Amino acid sequence: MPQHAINPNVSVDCVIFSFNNHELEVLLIERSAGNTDKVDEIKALPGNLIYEDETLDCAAERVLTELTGLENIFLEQVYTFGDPERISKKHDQDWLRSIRAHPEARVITVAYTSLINKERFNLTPSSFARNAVWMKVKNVPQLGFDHNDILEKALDHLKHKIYIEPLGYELLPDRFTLAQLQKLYEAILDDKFDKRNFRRKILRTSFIVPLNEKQQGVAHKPAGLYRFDKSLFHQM
Amino acid sequence: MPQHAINPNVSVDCVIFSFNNHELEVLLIERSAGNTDKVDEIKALPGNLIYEDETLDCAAERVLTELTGLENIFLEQVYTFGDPERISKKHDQDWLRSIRAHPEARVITVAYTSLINKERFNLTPSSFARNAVWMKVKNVPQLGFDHNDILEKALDHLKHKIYIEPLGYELLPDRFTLAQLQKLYEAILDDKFDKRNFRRKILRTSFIVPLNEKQQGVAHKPAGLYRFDKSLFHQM
DNA sequence: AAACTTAGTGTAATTAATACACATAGCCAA
DNA sequence: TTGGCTATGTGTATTAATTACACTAAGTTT
Repeated sequence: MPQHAINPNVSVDCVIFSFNNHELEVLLIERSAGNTDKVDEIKALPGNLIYEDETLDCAAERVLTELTGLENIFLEQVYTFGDPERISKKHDQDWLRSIRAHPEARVITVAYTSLINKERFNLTPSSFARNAVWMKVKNVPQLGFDHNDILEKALDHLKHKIYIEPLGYELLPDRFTLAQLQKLYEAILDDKFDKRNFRRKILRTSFIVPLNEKQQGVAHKPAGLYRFDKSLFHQM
Repeated sequence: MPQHAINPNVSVDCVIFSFNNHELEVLLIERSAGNTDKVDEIKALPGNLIYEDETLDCAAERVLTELTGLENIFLEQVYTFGDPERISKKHDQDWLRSIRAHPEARVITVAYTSLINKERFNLTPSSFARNAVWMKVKNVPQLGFDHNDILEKALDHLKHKIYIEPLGYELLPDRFTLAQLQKLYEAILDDKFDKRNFRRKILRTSFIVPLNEKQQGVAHKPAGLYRFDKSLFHQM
């Protein structure tokens, strides 16, 4: 078996979320329909076939890096999609013919997800990604393959997860206000909370610790800044 | 492509739980090491390669039926295992050579799980399952492949799920006592609860409804019987 | 009739969840 | 410099959920 032989039947797709202080965003790549003149851009999640000699986790990390330039992202498996028809729509096949040795092969895909603060990373798309873009989750158009379903599942995963772990310290700046944190929870859970009750609940945890600093240069009473204390969290 | 062509790279494995009134049990099949004389029985989860033209969900249901005779079991996807070395241990390879066209092919496997009341189903093992047996989860020996990891993950899945859904109405008789229900929760969560607090919490839900019947022929005060009311549950 | 076994029950104390309104700090514009 | 703007920050009362804890009752067995 040659090194880095490709497994034609298994791919990984990555659903990377970020937060712009108001809404959740997701990272998409732009592909162009392979065999047409018109630049028929269809967006998709970053994903590709795995190599025979790598784990699924490694494949996800590699593929994400190859397509978007994001490195050292901690990815978590979400779900596996295996409808035999999932890649056989005409415009998906057109595009696959331009990049794959066996575009018609049955491909099941393992979805991975992560949360990142997009300010901390540069996008440098390459391989078959013409471009990599952040899109508001609420504005995501029809994607290639079954990627809308995959996105949906990753969102569900995220909603469940936020009940268990204090997510979103990945998504926020190191120093953040409680209003920012509340907006993030509201964006993920697609809900609204009472400010006083939210603050009480957050501060009860005691791993969100106040810094003795305030926001600067805002046209209103400046908010106090807080940080997430990882060691306090893990010793719970 | 021939009908029912096998996809050599993707399998499904099923983790089927039942409950014997004291402990959780899991359904295993027995295989014999293919190329040796001694009947070297290794147990494994029921699982096999998928067909090219079926969904993963259908593959799981089909494979379960083929190996154990269980039909119409509602299976739920848990996790996908894809270590390149997961089937390459010697005794696993020995066995695969006896049943597979390409025993050395890289196989990733999608794990499914379900809960059933074993009293309601007959096991009729066939295909390469010499036998199908229920084993107490706590007594499960070293299994073939990475099946101990898969079982572990399915157990985690179950523990999370019981917080969300009132599981285990699958696992109990139609009419059950609150003590049976409590034992089931204790078995799944590997914990002990206070009887009064447990009863209060269960009865608060109001879809566990009392029948006006009591246990018969037990050598102590007979317990009242209850049933799970699906329609009351779903209208919540 | 006494012994055995599991069923069934109540209360008090603590903690969490919910609903709700107003004074305050800093900036900006008139 | 004053008044207006905007988002911050705070407390209380009510209700619901959680926890801890011990004895009597019903039926069977000996």
